[in-house]
Amino acid sequence: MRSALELFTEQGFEKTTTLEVAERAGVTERTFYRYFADKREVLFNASNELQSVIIAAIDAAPPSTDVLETVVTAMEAGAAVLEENRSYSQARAKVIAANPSLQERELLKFSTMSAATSAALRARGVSPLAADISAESGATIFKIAFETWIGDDSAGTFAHCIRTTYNELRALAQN
Amino acid sequence: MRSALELFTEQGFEKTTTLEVAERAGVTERTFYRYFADKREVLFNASNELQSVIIAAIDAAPPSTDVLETVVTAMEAGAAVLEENRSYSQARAKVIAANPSLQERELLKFSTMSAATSAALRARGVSPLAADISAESGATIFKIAFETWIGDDSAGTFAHCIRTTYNELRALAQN
DNA sequence: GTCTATAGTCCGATAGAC
DNA sequence: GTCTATCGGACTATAGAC
Repeated sequence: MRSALELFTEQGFEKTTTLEVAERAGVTERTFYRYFADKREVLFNASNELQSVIIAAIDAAPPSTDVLETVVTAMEAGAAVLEENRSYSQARAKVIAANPSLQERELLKFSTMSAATSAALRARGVSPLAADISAESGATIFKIAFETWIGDDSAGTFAHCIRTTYNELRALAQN
Repeated sequence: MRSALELFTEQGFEKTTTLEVAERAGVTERTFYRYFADKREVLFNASNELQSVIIAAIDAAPPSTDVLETVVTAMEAGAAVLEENRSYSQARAKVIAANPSLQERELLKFSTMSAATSAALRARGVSPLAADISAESGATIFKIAFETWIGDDSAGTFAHCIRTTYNELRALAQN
């Protein structure tokens, strides 16, 4: 994973072959594919942990009628996973921003996370429609807050960006 | 495009080669790639038209302080593009649902649509953050409403599904 | 239209850990 | 002795270069 991020940063994603990544890591190309389903997946290992943390936070949340608040609190718990490695997140985000196929994969990860969030909400008795909307809105907040946190040095902590984004969504829906 | 949808439906996306698609359409494989950047893109030709309609609707909307309402009205205009071809949309959705790489592409199209929507809102004086959140929420509403419209025979028109989803989002944010 | 690089799969072989 | 990790090589389809 480190070899891949380095090479993608140096040469770009498309100009780097899986063979190069494997060789820098001291294994064969075949071994690379043992660990990662495809070339892109090597950049998305943290996504699974992120999702686990968010789902665990929803499962552990006290009962509440405010579904959106429950989801946003879980997103803040997820944010804590990334909070300590801002420079790594920045480097990774830069590589992804430069390549559409990596953006596709990132969007799929968010979509998977959203589906899992919706399922966790339904397990708490939330209606399917409300669960889907809340989960998607949570993913949206996470995504936009992430971009703000990464792109703006004076934006404060990731958790703070999430609150700001959430408040803005509330305000927009109050009209 | 018709050849592709037929073959993907009959045999599945991965088990169909671009050569087969090209031959059924009476052209060479090389010609297929003249029209479509990659194998998946043949299923997303309508996306560009959809986006044009939505952006035009935002540009043409009367000035309003209710940004979300402006966006949702534009989504309804977009829905009209698909409204008349429900069975085609259903067949296409079924193929996409069966293949993760097609889901990735669909998510990228929604993301592109969202970025264009945000830009159109900013051109109307909406703040960058409010524009991003409203645009993403609009895409979310469109996506969820589409799934309801396609999956539930008794859900009514696509436009109606959009209103229902929108009202639910409003209600969730009122807490 | 031709040619080619690379991603990704399949089959099987080998070696070390417990 | 089984399980797991690595490796080797052949193969196909996508997609880009020219």
